[in-house]
Amino acid sequence: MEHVAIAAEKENKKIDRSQFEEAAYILRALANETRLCVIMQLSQAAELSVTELMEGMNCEQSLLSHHLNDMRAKGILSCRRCGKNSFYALKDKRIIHVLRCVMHCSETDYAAAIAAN
Amino acid sequence: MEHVAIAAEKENKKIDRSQFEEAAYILRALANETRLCVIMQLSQAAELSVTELMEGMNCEQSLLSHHLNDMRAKGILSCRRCGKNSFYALKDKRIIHVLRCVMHCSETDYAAAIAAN
DNA sequence: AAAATAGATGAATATATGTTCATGTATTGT
DNA sequence: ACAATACATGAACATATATTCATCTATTTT
Repeated sequence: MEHVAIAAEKENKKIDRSQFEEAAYILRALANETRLCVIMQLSQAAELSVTELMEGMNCEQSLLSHHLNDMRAKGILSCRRCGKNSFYALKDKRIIHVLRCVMHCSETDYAAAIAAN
Repeated sequence: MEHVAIAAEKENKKIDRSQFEEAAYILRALANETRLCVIMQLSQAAELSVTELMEGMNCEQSLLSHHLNDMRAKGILSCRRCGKNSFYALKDKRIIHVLRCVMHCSETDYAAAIAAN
């Protein structure tokens, strides 16, 4: 029975992958040019309407709307309707830290790998 | 001609989305449970063989190998062959900051949004 | 030389994501 | 009441990602 105990012990040493589930989820929610651009804008403005966001970047209304709705569903953004406008805001400001951090990383040279696909 | 100038000016105010290309690229390269688990392990070990990585988590050899190769191709990891073993290491330690940052974010309550899909 | 070990690789497949287009809905201005 | 504005939504599609399986290669052990 010894080998069973050893196997069980080894199993216990394994990192619990589930602790990364949520992290991966958040990263997936960010990992897109358009969405990063939205987050960047919202990091400087408390809240912005769809039109304001659209004017700040280069994105079709429909596509932006889809992304905004996705991010809201994923708990990244909040949305408040007011008359004809919808105002979106960051739900958790700490997201900004992640963005800053990765922007800092991206100052160097993944460009080659990107180019190579 | 005035309106043309105004349009051009508006165009200039738009955020250059391309600055987020590389950031999105890195985020995509991280946004996966298995890969985060690899990065976590490599953040504590300088370098690890595929077998060591495998023992530290719960992942089939082939799948892990695919992920490792992808991350290498994307410039996240380096790889050194030595006899029967391949040793992988983080190419840029700053990735660890991103991981820490997002793990910190994920301490709170995206769980509901995840559950809701 | 044969078997075992460590890892890589390619095809096949399932699923997720991103994007566009056409159209819908609520609100506001005339 | 009608037109315009601001935004949402669903279908259709293309592309990207994740995963499995079977197989291959290089190295080491016996």
